[in-house]
Amino acid sequence: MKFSIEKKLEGTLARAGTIETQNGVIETPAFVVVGTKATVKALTAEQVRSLGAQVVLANTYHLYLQPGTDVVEKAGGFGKFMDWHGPTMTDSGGFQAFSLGAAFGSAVSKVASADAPVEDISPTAGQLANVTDEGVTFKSHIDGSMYLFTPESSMEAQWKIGADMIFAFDECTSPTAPYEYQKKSLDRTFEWAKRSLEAHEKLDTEKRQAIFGVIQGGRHQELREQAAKSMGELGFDGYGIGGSFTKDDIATAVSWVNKILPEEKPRHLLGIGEPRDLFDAVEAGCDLFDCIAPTRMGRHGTLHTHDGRLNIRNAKFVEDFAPIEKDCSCYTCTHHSRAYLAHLFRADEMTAATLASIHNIHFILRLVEKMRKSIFDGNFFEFKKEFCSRYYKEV
RNA sequence: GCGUCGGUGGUAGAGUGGUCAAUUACAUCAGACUGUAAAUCUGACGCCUUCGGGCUACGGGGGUUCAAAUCCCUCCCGGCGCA
Repeated sequence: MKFSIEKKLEGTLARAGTIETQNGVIETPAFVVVGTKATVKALTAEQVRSLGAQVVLANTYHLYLQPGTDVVEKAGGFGKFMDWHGPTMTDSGGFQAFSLGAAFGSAVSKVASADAPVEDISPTAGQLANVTDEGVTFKSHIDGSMYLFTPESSMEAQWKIGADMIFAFDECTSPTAPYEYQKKSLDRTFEWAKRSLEAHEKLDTEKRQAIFGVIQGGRHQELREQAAKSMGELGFDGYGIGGSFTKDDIATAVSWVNKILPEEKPRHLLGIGEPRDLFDAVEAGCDLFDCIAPTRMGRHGTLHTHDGRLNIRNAKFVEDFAPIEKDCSCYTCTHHSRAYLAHLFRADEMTAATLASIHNIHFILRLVEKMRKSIFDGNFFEFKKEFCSRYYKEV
């Protein structure tokens, strides 16, 4: 993997560049489409290609459970398995330490509101993941069987899954976890980072896979900066910036980190995909983003337009024969009406998920492409202001 | 015509004297979703309300009872059986 910065935006941390992988080039900033189980939900690989996606991210935990990493390896890696021939990434399973652990069965998401109370993080009954210094024990959400994920086993699994870029094993903490826990977890994630690097170097003697270390530290400046410094010195090929955040200060937390991380390495903001967050993160120096939001929200009937989100299931769209968005060039908008989408959603037809995912992914991919262009053109802030004032109805 | 079973909120369908404005599901209306436990989840769903409550409701009418969707009478409507 080779990262090149082609243009920086004066007075900010923003930059535009390229990442060359053995499976193709990614023009950054870029939005990474999520294909957790070696499929972008509701879409064929051909549709993902048609959308102009540059890179797909799958998940180690999910592929480990199903169909198993041996199958994926025999298939020639997850890209080949799913017929995606471009650049690929895998997440390490570290996020599942959170989503199946502290977050399981609760209303807490990795992006919390600013007034979310700090909570006790002791394990609750029923949660499927528990973190120790050794690794994370998972109880499969599919059949209840038990697994221990360690930095070493995550690296082995990611090696077999075969993506171009992989992540070190980390713990994604809850935004509501107390400072003491964030600190303790950060130390552990640092130890896991070293173990991940070591394990990966043994497996990948020809340096075929790039490995990204993950910066944690919650919403605490001291921890974020410490993580950026210590991880930055470990010599990863790139860096991931992980949750957890407060809704209002994603950009702040990211800029703490990116001021310190080595400039010449790509930075991937993990799991962020709201338009405003993307603008803020690009401005704060991130190069890659992945997010399930466009696909999940699409499946649930929430669609992006330049005038904000709309819920296509709302009664007002039943006889609205205009496209989701007038000037949108996506397949859905050039072929179908809001009324048709509303009908498909109400009728529980699978095609609803497909058409909605196509539109939302198209929207986000084009948005990030325009951000990239605006960095080259030097009008990033004008573009940001114009977009946000319309999308968020700002004055 | 006789007999019999049944008529409950948008729909299906519980409830068979008080804890019933009425279980539940679906439909409807709205909301949430940020490294996918998610084609998921949450809330609302008779009318009014100063949120304490008030009012009208279980085919229509009448009655019994302190109290009726629930019991009785009668009428209307539907299924089935017999003529």
